[in-house]
Amino acid sequence: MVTITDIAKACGYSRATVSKALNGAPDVKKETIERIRECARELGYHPNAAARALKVGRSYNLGVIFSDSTGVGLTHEYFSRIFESIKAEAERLGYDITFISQNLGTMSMDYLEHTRYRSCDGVVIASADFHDPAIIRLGESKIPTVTLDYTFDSRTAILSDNIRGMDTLVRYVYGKGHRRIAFIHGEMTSVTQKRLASFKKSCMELGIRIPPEYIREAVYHDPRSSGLETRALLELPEQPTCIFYPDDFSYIGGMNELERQGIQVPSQISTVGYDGIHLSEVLRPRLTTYRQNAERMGAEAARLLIEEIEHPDTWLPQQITVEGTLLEGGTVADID
Amino acid sequence: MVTITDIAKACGYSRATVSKALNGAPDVKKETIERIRECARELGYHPNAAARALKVGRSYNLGVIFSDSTGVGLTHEYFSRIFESIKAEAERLGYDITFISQNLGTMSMDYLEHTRYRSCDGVVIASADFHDPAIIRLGESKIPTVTLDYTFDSRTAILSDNIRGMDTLVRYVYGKGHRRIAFIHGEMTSVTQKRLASFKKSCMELGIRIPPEYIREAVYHDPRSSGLETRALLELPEQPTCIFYPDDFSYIGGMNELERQGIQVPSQISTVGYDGIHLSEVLRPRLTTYRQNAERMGAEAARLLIEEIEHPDTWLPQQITVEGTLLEGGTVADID
DNA sequence: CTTGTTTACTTAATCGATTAACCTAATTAT
DNA sequence: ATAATTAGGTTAATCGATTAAGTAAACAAG
Repeated sequence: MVTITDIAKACGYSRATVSKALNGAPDVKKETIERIRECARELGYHPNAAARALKVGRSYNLGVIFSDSTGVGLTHEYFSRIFESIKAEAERLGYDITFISQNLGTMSMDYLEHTRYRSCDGVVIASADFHDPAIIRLGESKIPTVTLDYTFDSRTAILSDNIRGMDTLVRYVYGKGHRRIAFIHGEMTSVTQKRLASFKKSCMELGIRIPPEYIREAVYHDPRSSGLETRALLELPEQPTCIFYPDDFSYIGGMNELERQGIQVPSQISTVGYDGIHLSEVLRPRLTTYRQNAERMGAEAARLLIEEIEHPDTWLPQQITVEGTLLEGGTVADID
Repeated sequence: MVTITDIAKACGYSRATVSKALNGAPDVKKETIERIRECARELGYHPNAAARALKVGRSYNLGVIFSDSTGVGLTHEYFSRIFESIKAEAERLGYDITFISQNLGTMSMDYLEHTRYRSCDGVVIASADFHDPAIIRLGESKIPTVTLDYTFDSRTAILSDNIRGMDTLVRYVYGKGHRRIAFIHGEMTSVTQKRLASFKKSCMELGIRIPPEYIREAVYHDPRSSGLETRALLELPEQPTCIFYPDDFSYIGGMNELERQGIQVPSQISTVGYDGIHLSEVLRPRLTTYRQNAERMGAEAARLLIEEIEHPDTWLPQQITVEGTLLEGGTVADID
């Protein structure tokens, strides 16, 4: 490895001067800076992140936490899209990404300890159990953190606009003439609560009454579970004309159940999903859904985290809500 | 942060002894080791990875490269599954994961430089352009590397068994009575070549002739492209009875095209995919496909890489072929 | 009783980069 | 002309952990 000492020898300056030149210190002559940098380039010098981290405490390394009990992790398209954009933005700004977990090999360390172990400058908590004491401890620590879809007091958070997303969908199907709208939601997380509340509120504002049996709980991302709930809805004396699914993948389960019963989408029943995964656009008919702007969420998370890291003095916690867009597919029919 | 010096002060030994005790050196009394470790535990000590990396050159950090020109990266389920399993196995063995890219912020560095910059102990090249000089340079460097689905000379590689996978599928549909089998493949990579050659060889062994117009090139993971090729196949004077798709996602495009033309799967035409993504199992009918064992591939990659890192003297390059399994869905009909 | 060998530590150098403190020569101010 | 300042460096300490080399005490062997 080419070190700063090699450069010092090669161009006849002291290591201190070389270091300062490379960092553009004001007390090194401009020509000297040029000469030293040229020399560094020729030798193929690159700083050693470990040495720098040790000395200055800055590693230019961000931790990310994607931990979910089910272990699916990044195989969810929503999360992999978020991750890709965190990574892209971080790299653009000169930061690497390390995954933070609990328990590395035989040593047991919690998230905060792991973060310190790797001298991460900050952490994006993209998916986690926010009641886990280890997550709370991290959120309350001095280490800069940004959370996604959850807000810690006085910390930066990036939120997907579930309220408006659901409202948009409700008004869209209302506009198409639907009044009997069923809502299959996922497990009761804070995100689910927002979506459900927004659904109910929008319906109320539009003056439509949703009977309680139209509101059903399924499991996110589980087509079997949404298939069962779909069947239950179809068995009701008064069937809904439109079914909301917890997410696009869950729609597949509903779609299968409808197909099995010989029910056509959208001519006989309308459906909408949530997320806007790639699949939703290649199905025929295309699924009408709300596309969360995962790319923007990830990029904002990285950007704000790095801002907090680099300007701790002028930094203020922010809660940013990122809007998505309605993807108008062909699964919602006009009814009169 | 609790350092080794804090422990030394707290329990009255020198820093050297503390370090040796924590690493279980033979020249420290057993009771001393116990006392020091107890003290470390009480103070909540965790080593500083940067300091250790600087001194011993080992970072307990693995680099991974998932770079594809299209930028989809981990949103491919195959790759995200591989990544998840690399990560899980690495963590089990005490290693963290860092993504290696080119161009961090304003500094431009190639893969090898980036790897050195982060003092990664080794690198898994999971997806990359293997003709890229920067990738070749890394593969030829002294740094331990493991590649997936590509073999560098005298290096460890984990290969998905494309030959057997394709052979299994061909024999399966042959067993169902199919003789007119069309093959839509993806862009011509080394993986595609293996699959195509295996397809042709198995057909030949079974004594079936595949007319050249049955073999068509599409774009991996692009339902539009596979839809077009499906249409072209349907326009042939003699239609195939079964269509092979480059991957499960591409099948969606074919499925849509078939549906639009009012052709039922599998009663009128049979189909098979490749990959075994989650989606293939929740579609009705379930897609018959070959599931690549991405979990095992990722875990083996991590395991062998760490073996090379930890036992460089006894290490030998290995090429491991990981078999997948036939997922028998309902898209291939018996014909007589 | 002297010398050699173990045992169980400690001292000090080191990894690569940064930076406070210091130095010298040149320039400016008085 | 002398003092004060500035420009442009250098020296040396430091971050935390490791480890070769050194040391003192305990013990064994001749």
